[in-house]
Parts: sequence; C-alpha cells; structure tokens
Amino acid sequence: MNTFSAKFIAKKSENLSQWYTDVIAQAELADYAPVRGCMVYRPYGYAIWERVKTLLDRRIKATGAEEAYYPLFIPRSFLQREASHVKGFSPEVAWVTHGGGEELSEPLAVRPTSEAIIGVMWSKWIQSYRDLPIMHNQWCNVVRWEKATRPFLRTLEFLWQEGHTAHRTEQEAREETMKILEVYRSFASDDLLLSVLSGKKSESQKFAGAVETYTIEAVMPDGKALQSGTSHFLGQNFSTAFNIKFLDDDDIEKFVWTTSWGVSHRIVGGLIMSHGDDSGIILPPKVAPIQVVIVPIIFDENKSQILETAEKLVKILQRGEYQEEKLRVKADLDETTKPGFKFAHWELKGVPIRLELGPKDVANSQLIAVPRDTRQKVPLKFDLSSATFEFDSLYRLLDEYAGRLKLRAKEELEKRITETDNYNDLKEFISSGRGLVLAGWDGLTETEDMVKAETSATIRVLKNSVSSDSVKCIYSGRPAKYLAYWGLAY
RNA sequence: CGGGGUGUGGCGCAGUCCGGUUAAGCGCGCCUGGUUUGGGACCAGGAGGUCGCAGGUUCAAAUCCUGCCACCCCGACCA
Repeated sequence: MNTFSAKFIAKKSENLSQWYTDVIAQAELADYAPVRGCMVYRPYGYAIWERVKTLLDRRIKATGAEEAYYPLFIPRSFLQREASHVKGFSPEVAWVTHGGGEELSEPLAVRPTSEAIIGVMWSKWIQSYRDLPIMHNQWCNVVRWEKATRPFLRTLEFLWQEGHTAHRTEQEAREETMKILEVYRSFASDDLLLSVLSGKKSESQKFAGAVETYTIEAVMPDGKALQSGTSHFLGQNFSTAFNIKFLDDDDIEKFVWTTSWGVSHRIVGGLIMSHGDDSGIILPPKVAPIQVVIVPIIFDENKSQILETAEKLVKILQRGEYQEEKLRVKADLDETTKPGFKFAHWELKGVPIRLELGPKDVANSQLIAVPRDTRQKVPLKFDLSSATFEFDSLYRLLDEYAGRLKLRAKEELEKRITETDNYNDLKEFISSGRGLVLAGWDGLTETEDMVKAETSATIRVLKNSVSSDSVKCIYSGRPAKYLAYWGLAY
C-alpha cells in the first residue's frame, strides 16, 4: 500500500490539534469568522453538514416526529421558570437588551436550547390526552457563550437539531428517550461509521433540568471522549414549570411527561478526527458530498479524447444509484493542474473513490478505481457505445471501503478502553492519553468530584448498573453501583 | 476565566532583543506567456503590505511603553 502524506498539514499521529485545524482550513471546510468563537461554513463543509442533516432527519422523521420552528429569542422570564435549567444555562446565555434603538423592557435570551419557549407554547396547545403525544424537531442555530472554542467541536453559535416531545405517561416518555438514543447510536454507527458508547450520564453530567440524560460518546485518537448526541428524559420538570397539563380519560388533569434530544454540528468534528489520516479527511460514502471523482490524465496528443470520455462517463455514472440515492459524481476537468495535484486535493477532501482515466485506460475501455483509504488500484470496465459501466464493482468498492472504516473505528474504540479496578492504573491511563477506563463507581457524586479533582477525568457514560458485591468502586473501594467509563472529554 | 505563546501581502515565516541605508524581505500561492501533465511541474516576467487595532515616547517606531482585540497550546467550564 502506497502512503502519501500531505505537505501542508501536520501529521495526525504527531499533533492531532494542529492536524485538525490544518485539515479544516486546507480541505476548505470552514474558516474563522471575524467574531470570536464563530466559524464560517465554506460550501464543502456545509455540504457535509447537509448530508448529516439529511441522513439524521430521515431517521428522526421515521420515529414520527414532525419538523417545526420556534423563535431565536426567548424572554428572560420564560428561561427562568425551571430552576435547574436556568442555573445550568445562565452563565452562557447571550442577551439582547436593545432593539430598534431602544432598551427592551425585558431582555431576550438568544436561545441556548428551546425547552423554555416550547414549554410556553405547548401549555397553550395541549388540552386533552388526545393531543398527545406531541413530537417536534427543529433544525436551527443556538448560542452558548463558551470560553474556549474550536471549529465544529465548540463554537459560540452552533447548528443542531433539537427534538422535543410530550407524552401522556412516564413510561411512554422513557421509551421515547431510549428510542432516540438508539436512533443516534445507529446513525453514528451506520451512516457516519463511528463507533460510540451509549448509555446514561451520571447525575453531575446530566442536562440542566433533566431527570436522566443518555448519551452517545465517541473516543477521539487522543483518548478524549466526545459527547456526540444526548437524549433527555425530563420527567415533569418542565411541564410543572410551564404548566403543560391535559385532561386524561379518567377526567383527571395531569402534567405531561417530556423529553428532549439533540445532535449538533460537533459530530462533524468527530467525523473528521475519527476517520482522517495524514493525507486529510476521510468521508463515509453516505456523508461524502462527492462519492466518486474522475481525474483525467491529459496528454497533448489525446487531450480532447480523454476529456470527452471523462464528460461522457460522468453522465453515465450520475445515472448510478448507491444506497437508494443518486451517485454523487464529479469530474475534475481543470487543465491547468497536474494529476498528482488533483490526487492530493481530493484525498485531502476525503472523497471515497477516485477514478483515474488516462490514454492507456481509454484504449482499454477502463478506469482505474482508487479507494481513499487503501489506494489499491482496481480497473473498472465501461462501454461508451452502449453507455454501460461496471456499477456493481464500483458499489462493491464503496461497500468494502465503508466496511473497512467501520471496522477500523470499532477496533480503535476497543483499543482505547481499558478495564481496571486499580486507581493508579486509572491515573496512568488517563494522563497518558490512552483513552477511557472502565471501572466501578459507588454512585456518589463526591467520589466523581474527587476523581475529577485528582485526574481531570469524569464519568463519560455509565455502562450498566451492578448488583453483585464483587465489583468495587475504583476510588472509594465501596461496593460499586455502576460500571462506568471514566475519561477526559472535549 | 487562569498560565504560556503568536499577530508582518492570500498562506507560512525572517526582521523586533540592540529604533535609523538591510530605508518592507523570503518561500508558497496568485496573474501573464511558454514548455509540461500516470503522485503536489519548470522557466521567464508581473501584481500584491499604512507590519492586529488605538494611544504614547522620540528628530525618527514593524522594532520601545500602555491599553485593547484576535488566534493557538495547556488547564478550569461546557455539547
């Protein structure tokens, strides 16, 4: 296998942070905006986000949620109604105090999340058990005034989807919470080809206002966890705070049970870091804005023949369908750059398959297919006169490529998790950046706080609860209530 | 928000310590022309900078002083 590393980006294995900012700039995904902590999506970066949206939205709609849109501004008094919610979010809310040249009588929060304004609306709309469940999802931007920011992973303004549901019973709301967690897990696994841990958050890590928070956590190459999606069971915290009541069929007025859940553009950052290599980013076929790029190898004597063939092949290939969507194909017909430049360029941008078309290939009615990860060359036959192409082989290459990415992600995740019952081991694993540690926890927040103070590690996600006395808490030595994944986080 | 670092054509940097004729430089990129083209081409010519911003010191400031802003790294906080 040939290996090439890009000239203008840091080596991923040597300096992940630098590599990350380098590829974002060089692959033209995003750029820093003139406003602190804000980024501009460049078209290629936005195209990736659009793919993420399309794929996740499909899964969300399949659960029965409808798309809606609520306003950007939330009156201060609304935000303040749920005590722990306001406590959790107030340090990072941006406020609008003036409008139209005059001071507002009540400041407006730029939404950090929309539970509050949705709660106010739903208290109007929900009257009867027949109005339930109500399941809304919106794709929007939110603002959280973070101190330290990084493109995609943490920006002041970020893009996400937030789903909100209200249910007649506690059980139904709990089921919804878990259903969405599984939507997120399978989306990460099957669409983004990421391996994630999923499960419950500890008390100290849960969403402000939630009864329980569930998460999918990815583990980055530097061993730090990336919270990539959360699903919250909100109990009746918001329905009591916002007075969302319904009359049940037993003629008794009851508060609804609510959930909320979100995935942000942060997951694009996780995608970049997880799959990329020294040549740039590597995109899963479903997410790639361009799945196949044709690079003609042009010589003077047969230039027009090659270019014409390339153009015809794009038209043929665009008729292809892969995984129930039109194949996304591009031909790089620029005559001012050499093939080697184009190879490097499209590898940087993570295009799954490159098709090389040179004079020798035209003579043989074939293209040379080169997958982004292995770069192992495979000839694919075509016939211009009958406008046919060896689609099955191309699809197989894409399938195999996706399979390799997924397998590698799975192996990497396993490699970055160590089970131990020795606290010194935990300290050692965390400080050396080897990843997450799976160990017992006595369920006490004090224990979590002490471990955090000593190691900076927090409980990223609870694997499962423990009933037997044989498992001890890694810190206190008391019988463990949970097996927990401990680690540093983004 | 703490600790450290950096801001000089589009990008990456030298020059700053020790102010002045090294009186704005280099590499890449960009433009024009030509030769090239199976892994980031070469030659020739050319365009492009009030040195992050605002004050101050001085005969003189990219260089010294003060304040501010932005970005990067390491922590703390958070999706």
